[in-house]
Amino acid sequence: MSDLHTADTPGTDSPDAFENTSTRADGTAAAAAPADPAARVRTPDVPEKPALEGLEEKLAQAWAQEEIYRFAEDTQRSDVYSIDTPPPTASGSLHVGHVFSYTQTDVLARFHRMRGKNVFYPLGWDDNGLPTERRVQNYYGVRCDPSKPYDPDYTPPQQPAKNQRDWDVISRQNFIELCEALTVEDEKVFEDLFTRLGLSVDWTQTYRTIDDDSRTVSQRAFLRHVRSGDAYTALAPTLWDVSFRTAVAQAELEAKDRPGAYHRYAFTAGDGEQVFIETTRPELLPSCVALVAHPDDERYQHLFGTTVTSPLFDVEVEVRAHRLADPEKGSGIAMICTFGDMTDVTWWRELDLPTRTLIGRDGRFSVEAPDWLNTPGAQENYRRLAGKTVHSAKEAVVEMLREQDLLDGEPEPITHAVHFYEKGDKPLEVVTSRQWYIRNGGRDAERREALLARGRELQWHPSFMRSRYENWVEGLNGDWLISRQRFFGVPIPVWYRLDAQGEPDYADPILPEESQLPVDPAAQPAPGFEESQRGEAGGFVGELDVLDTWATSSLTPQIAGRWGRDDRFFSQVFPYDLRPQGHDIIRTWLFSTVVRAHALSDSVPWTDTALSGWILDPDRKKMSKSKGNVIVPTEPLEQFGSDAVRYWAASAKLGADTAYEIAQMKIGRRLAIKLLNASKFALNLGVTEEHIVDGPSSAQALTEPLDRALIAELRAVVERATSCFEDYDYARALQLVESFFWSFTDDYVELVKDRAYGSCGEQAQASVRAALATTLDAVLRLFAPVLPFATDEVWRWWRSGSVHVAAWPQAADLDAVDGSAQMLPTVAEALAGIRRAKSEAQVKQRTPVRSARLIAPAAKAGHLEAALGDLSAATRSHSLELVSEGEAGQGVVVADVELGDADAD
RNA sequence: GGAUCCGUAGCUCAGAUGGUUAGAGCGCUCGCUUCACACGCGAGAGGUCGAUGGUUCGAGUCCAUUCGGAUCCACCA
Repeated sequence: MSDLHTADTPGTDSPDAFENTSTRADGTAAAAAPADPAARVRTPDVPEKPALEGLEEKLAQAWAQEEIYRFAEDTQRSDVYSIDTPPPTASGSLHVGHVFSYTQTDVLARFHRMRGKNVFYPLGWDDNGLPTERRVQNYYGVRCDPSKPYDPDYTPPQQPAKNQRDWDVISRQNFIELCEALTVEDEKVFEDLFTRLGLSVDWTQTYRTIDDDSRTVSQRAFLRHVRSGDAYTALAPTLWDVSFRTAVAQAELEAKDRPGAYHRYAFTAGDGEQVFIETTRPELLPSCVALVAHPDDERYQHLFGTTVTSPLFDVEVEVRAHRLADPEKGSGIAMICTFGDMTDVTWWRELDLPTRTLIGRDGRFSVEAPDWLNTPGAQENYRRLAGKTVHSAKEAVVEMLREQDLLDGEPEPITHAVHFYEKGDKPLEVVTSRQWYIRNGGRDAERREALLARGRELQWHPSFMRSRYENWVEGLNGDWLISRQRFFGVPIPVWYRLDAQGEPDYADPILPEESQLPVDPAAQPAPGFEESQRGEAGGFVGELDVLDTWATSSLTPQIAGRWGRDDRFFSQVFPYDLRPQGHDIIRTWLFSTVVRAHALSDSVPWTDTALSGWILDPDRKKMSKSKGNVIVPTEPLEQFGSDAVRYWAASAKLGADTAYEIAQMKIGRRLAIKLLNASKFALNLGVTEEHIVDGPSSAQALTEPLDRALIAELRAVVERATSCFEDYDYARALQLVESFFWSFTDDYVELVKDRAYGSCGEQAQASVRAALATTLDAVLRLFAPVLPFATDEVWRWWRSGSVHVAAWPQAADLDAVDGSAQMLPTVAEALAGIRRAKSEAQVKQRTPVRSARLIAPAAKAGHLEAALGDLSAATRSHSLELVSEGEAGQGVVVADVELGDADAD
């Protein structure tokens, strides 16, 4: 292309790209177009020996300096693409799973950025919660006591004391300060990894779930829920972990199969009838409040409404009917205890039964014998349980039953599901306690329906993941329990008045003003009170519980979006465009975020959600720390390079659990290297950006049919890859571009080499240059989201700015090129045929062909004829005879190949 | 028990609205130091698409049943 068009400025300077870069926060457009286009053309600067090594460091630095990932705050919602990124737990360990899923998000972020969106891509840290709590305790040798006063001058010990009893006991505020200090170091390690991986995160937008802003957002949201009635406190039976001594939410349950045994023993009816029940928890016998059977169960009709007496403890209990009783289980009649499990709670509530709780928060039976045991024998039997753990009490009860010959047969061993806290190792108990809840539809059909509707409002990628959300919402059996009896976390911002007797008034908590946040009720007096009134009758007490970590991380859209702090900013990013996350936390993170946005903003928090799969080890098992099969991500990054690892991650579809596979990284590495080498080749042929075809007049340079055919194929690839990306199918987009690229290097480049060197004159050479420039330009952009390092490296050899702020290619730019996308594949068929002949003859590929016949159906023969010159040159054929023969759809047959002397030329 | 996904060459995976001889990469075999690339290049041999039955002129691609694998939810009587 000899002339240069002032109207059709090529490539990166298309209006989209220019707008894109000109809106950067700092106002310095990375790729601004000077007024005189001729002055802009630069000679490519191609290294002698291109390599991937060192690109990560070099380019990551350049990107940071050029601030190309900076969110432009002066913007409007329609220009923004906002991502609610998962904040990693920095005190946790690095995992290839991080690399995998964060790359998938980054690929999407980069695509949207190139499409001209102002991408809001923050990355925060989840340093709130139990993992950090434990790490800080052990690292410094400190323990938190929320009732201790804050000491502004506190410094932690140099070395943690050997004996835990000698650890410093510090206030919650002091503890939080230590957490903040330590997590900063952990976060640096993650940030380094993510930077090296090439995540296009805007690091100026970061947040931490324990920082003041996050605590403020979390408390503000909580207060608004309280005021609107979406949050409330209640004294109720709750799932309780006896080791951590905290209540836990349904979302944190894990059912594990454990061995147990059915113990069969009888209650006695008035007429002396023995009513046998079977239970895996005989120790709960003294807590029994009723027996229950199904209303239709004929065996027990005569007992409904009567009372029976328990063995050992002589308690008279009613026999009741309830639909949840399963005639198939055990003897079909069950003892209801307060509380053995959540079904007991349902029965207790719906049948309005008394409460006879014996198991305390420490998981032990009450030391005092309860007053409902009113025979001397019952009292004496209870003494053998008093103060015992659940496990020992069970043994004691069974022993007593045996002693008194009350056990019917031997216990029958079974395996059954038992509820555990996901981080705990003892079965959960049900304990009555005062807790805070957020309404989540668990006990309200209308809200449940509304939240299901929110789920349908969201676009799920892949779509089938929605059913997990629906399964979860439909299975909720109570509101979301958000209070935790832990120390480290966001304090629940309430105080309670103490009446004249010193009893707290839970019905009417004292709430702070939002302007006072964040507050710590354990350290600060309630508004309107003096600190000296804490704990005094007529004074106040501060809530000591903290919010569950999900109650804060469910607000990441609000935290990152400066909700309540900068309303204009918030309205520019919320509702977000995308929530990427793992499918294993749909019931926790995804659902809870929907619950909060629904209550706070009457909105979905995002329009789309992308669920990443898990990483499996090469044996197809889930990689997890407990299995000890975790791979540290820095290894593959160093060994294969970031682009290679990203290629592996981007080859997996959303939602697909994927094996950790080195082979795939090697392929990615090969592709990146090939990109460098092919680019070097093209640019050393005199290709510059002025050769890029992007409209009717520049298209005139494409005089050769094969060159136009390549561009026609490229046009189709751009079109298809774009629509794949729009559908979040980056993996398929990558595959399309990749296979086009390989046919480009393996076939097209080989076919046109001679012509490119000028063997057919200037016009034919200019035509190749136009095709090469246009293809290289587009391919670099198409690969840029997945291979940010190699593509930007090449981009900087011959273009200005960064490929990452260039515009995504548009098929429309190539509309003016009249070519057939079928031509190159046909010519490649003939090329392969001739190569095969040489291969079979076991000669060098550059061996000349004296003569050969190409037999093809008419349409293909036409394509071959148009490219016969290139085909002859590439195969060193002196005489190729073209025969038009056969039915449409048939392949190209290469026949009668006469090879020449290998060393003839 | 409810729900979802998956089952295609030795391996890892593609195969949109059903349509001509089922694709890729790796691995394997053979050949080639071809002036972008030996971290390379060329060629080749490997599947009838878990099974059965249906719908259809035609099914890997839709329906039913079934077997196998995985996951989510429920499940402590």
